[in-house]
Amino acid sequence: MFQLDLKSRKSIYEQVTDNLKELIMTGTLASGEKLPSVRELSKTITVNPNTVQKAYRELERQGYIYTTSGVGTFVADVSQITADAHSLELAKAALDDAFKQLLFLGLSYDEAREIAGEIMEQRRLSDD
Amino acid sequence: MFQLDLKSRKSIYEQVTDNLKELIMTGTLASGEKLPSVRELSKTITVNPNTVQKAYRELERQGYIYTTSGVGTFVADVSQITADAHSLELAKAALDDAFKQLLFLGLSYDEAREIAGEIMEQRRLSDD
DNA sequence: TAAGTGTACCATGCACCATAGTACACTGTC
DNA sequence: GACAGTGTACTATGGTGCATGGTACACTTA
Repeated sequence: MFQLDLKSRKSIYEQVTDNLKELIMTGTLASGEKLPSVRELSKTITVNPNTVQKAYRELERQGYIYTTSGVGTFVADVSQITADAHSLELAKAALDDAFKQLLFLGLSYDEAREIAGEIMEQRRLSDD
Repeated sequence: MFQLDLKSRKSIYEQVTDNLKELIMTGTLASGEKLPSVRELSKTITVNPNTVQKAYRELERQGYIYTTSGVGTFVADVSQITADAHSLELAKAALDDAFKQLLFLGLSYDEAREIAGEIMEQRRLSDD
C-alpha cells in the first residue's frame, strides 16, 4: 500500500496519516471505498494496531474518512473538504520554512525559485 | 533579538538555530560579527545555557559561525556556504511536503501555486 | 589574578511515541 | 443465537529526545 521510513523524523502514525491522505486526495482510493481494517493494515505494514488507529482517528477528525461502527472505515467525499484558516496558516508556515531552508543553503533566490517550481510542477498531474 | 514560540512543534534549540541562521543569511548579523555569549543569550531569551550551546554547535557544524576558544563565537563568511547534496534533498522534501499540505487541504492546484508564489515572493528582498 | 568565554559532562523530569495486551459494543453472516 | 470481524477505549511499559539545573575545566583577555 505504501512504504514507511523508520529513519524519518516523522512519527509512524504521521507517515501513515500522510500516505493515506495522499492516496485519497489523488483518487487512488476512491470516495466510498473501504479502507483496510485497523488490524489488517497493522499487519500489512508491520505496525502496532494502536498506531494505525491513531492515524485513522486523525484522518476522520480532518474529514478524509468516516467510520461506521462494526462495519469499517471508508473514504469520505473529499470534494467537500475545505481549508480551515488554522490549517492553512500552518501549511503556509511550513512552505515558508522549506523555502527558507533552500535559500539559506546558499542558493541564490532565482535558483531556489527554480527548484521550487520544478517540485511543484511534479504535483500538477496527480491532482484534481 | 528574536522571539520563541513555546507552543511550536519545533524544539527550542531548533528555533534558536533557525532564527540565528536567518539573521546571518539576511545580513542582519554581518560576517565576523560577534554573537552573544552562550550564557548571555540564554539569559536574554530565558532558556537554559545548554540549549543555546546546542544551537551554536549545530550552526558551527553547518558552517554559519565559528568559535575561538575563550574568546567568543562569530559569524562566518557565509558567501562560502554551499549546499551539500543531503541537505538539499531534505529541503526539497520539506518543500514538497508543504506543498502537498496545501493541495490536500482542498485547494485547487492553481490556488496552491498562487499562494506558494506569494510566500516565496516575500523572501525576494530579504536576500543576497 | 580575575572575569568572561567555550565546552563537556551528569542527573532529572517531562512529553511523545510505539508497543503489548485486554476488553467491550456494534454489525453482518451463517 | 453464535460467531467473526469491525471500531474503540483503556492500561501499562519501554524508549527517545528535549529542556533544565548543576558542576567543572581549559582558554583568552584585561
